Amino acid sequence: MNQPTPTAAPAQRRQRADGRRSRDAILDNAARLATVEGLEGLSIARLAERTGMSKSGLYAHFTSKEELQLATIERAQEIFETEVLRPARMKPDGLRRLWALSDEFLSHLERNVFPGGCFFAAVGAEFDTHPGRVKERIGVFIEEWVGELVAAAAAAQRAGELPADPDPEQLTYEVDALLLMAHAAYTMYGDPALLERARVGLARLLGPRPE
Amino acid sequence: MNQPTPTAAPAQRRQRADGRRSRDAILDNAARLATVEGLEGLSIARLAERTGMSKSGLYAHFTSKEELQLATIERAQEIFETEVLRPARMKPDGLRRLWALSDEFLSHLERNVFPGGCFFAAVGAEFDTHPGRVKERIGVFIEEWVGELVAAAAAAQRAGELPADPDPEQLTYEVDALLLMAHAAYTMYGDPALLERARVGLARLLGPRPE
DNA sequence: TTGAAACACGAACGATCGTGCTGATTAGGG
DNA sequence: CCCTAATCAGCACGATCGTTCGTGTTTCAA
Repeated sequence: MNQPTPTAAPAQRRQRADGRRSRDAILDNAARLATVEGLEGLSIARLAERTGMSKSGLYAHFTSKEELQLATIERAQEIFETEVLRPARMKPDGLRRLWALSDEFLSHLERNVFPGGCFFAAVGAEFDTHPGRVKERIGVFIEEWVGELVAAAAAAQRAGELPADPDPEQLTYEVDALLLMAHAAYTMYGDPALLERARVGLARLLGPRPE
Repeated sequence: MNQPTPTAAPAQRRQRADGRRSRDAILDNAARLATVEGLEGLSIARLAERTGMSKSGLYAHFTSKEELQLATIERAQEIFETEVLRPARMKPDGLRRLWALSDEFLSHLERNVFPGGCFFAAVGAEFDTHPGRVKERIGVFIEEWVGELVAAAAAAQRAGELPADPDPEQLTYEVDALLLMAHAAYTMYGDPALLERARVGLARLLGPRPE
């Protein structure tokens, strides 16, 4: 982050290159494994075995399991950003952006970016009844995601690409419902036709894809 | 498995009244607790403590934890039948039935019949990545639920209460998406306005409530 | 090149998990 | 009323959980 002054503020432990690589490998595995085993069901021993480390060696990178869970969420957020948000943001704001966000989301399900579908849907369902820092972080990310959808919907309405009738929050709720359903159905049954149903529903909500 | 009977089929162990009462109490607690802790996270010791029994005393009612989980699902199904399906089935088939199923479902969320929202959405999200008998049973129940929605939608179309355009499966997918979203959002944030959004979406799909 | 610090390991801890066994208590059919 | 068996508690097991500690090994800055 910052190594400000040689003299003042020794601050956080200076990191070694191999240490960062290990930590990255741990969190990559953790983010993917958490969509299968859950963030709580993910055990240190199993994660260590999968990463090819000892249990204590892995654990030394974190001060507690909760810190590991929070770091895993952060890593999952980066993956989601790369696989879904960044590509969608290349489309111009408005209806095109809204369609792109939806399509990229469905695509990342179809490409099995996470083996257990949408990371935040999976761990959100796990922690919705477990108040604490983990649930809070998940809730914040979901609000950001919804905020991005709402912004695109509002822009689309301002541009006259969508009727003003269902307000952006309501429209986004319905779009997000289809995306959540796609995650749940596809993860449970594995049939890509269940993703196509979401696309059909989106077309009924937003009209046909622009371009 | 069973003793070959001098007379005829003594069959399964004859049950005592207090035994049945205990088993019922266990499963009542288990069904509700499972929506909070998960079917796997639900531990025998915690369930025993909550029911006021010893761990081994409770465990004697089941041959394994998986059997306990299956019995818990069965009990949850009965609760769902009582709280959602039975009332909705009093409405005549067609659009009224479809609306009633949706409304009763949302009502059972709002009344917190299960503390963790919809039982089958909760445990379905937990077991979608865990193949086995438990996931299978959950999948079967969901198919039955969807089947009931589809049947009502098809009847509504035959009666001319709904346009034929989105076929019953597609329409049901979109209805179910709103109900799933209501569960997820309400369980995560606890705001009843999030249930109302689902009702608004349903009205856009099905038209205003009949009657 | 050397020395301090980051890194990774093995071993062990207390707690909790699911699961058995044994024996006392008690309900309920003959 | 009695006797069988259903019920349930106590105790203990091996496994696994998150977590800590001490000890070598490796990196990298001075």
